[in-house]
Amino acid sequence: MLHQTQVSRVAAAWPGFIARFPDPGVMAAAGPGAVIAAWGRLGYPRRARRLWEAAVVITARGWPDDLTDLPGVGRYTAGAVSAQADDADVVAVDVNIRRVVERIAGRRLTPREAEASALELGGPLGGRDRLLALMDLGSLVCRPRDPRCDECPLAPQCTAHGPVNGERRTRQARFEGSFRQRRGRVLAQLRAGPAAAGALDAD
DNA sequence: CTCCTGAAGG
DNA sequence: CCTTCAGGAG
Repeated sequence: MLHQTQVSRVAAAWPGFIARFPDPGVMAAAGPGAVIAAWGRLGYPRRARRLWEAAVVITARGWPDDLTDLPGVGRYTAGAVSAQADDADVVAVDVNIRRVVERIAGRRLTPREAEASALELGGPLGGRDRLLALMDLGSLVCRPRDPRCDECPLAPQCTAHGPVNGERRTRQARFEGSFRQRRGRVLAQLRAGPAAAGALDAD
């Protein structure tokens, strides 16, 4: 749920969702439609589909040693789970941490470079504490716009003190008249219950 | 590299 | 109007 979705929105949706699907077995048995419906308006409904697929795999074969074997789970998610659940000494580089390490370096970094830098910059912290400290630093201090460099503990070693050349510029395509808008209507209809396809055109 | 979602805040 | 959001897959 946290993939490209703000924490506050996930936090609001989480209780109801986890109550509906308390474990992988329940989710696997519920079927993809039920999971997508319960996903609500969190966006990227593909994630709901993959979550159900992962539940099916876990129910059938148990948890894999490598979490990235599960659909929808990449290096980031596997690392975040390991660091927080098991306090493993790894860093999962999210958009916030990426921004921090690139500004300190003064240039864009490869994913591996960013990871190595984050591990080092975590200082005396490790595991869960280091991951969360770096995330919060990026989110609250090393912000995309108007960074608070005067409050940053890493300012002395920072190169850019602001956006680096080539820093992320996500421009969102127009929503009105888009396929995305149309799909949103379809999903809203399906969440509401079975409906004739023709009813969708009425909107 | 591109695509994928919806909502909140600037 | 614009940007941003604890990414993953093709």
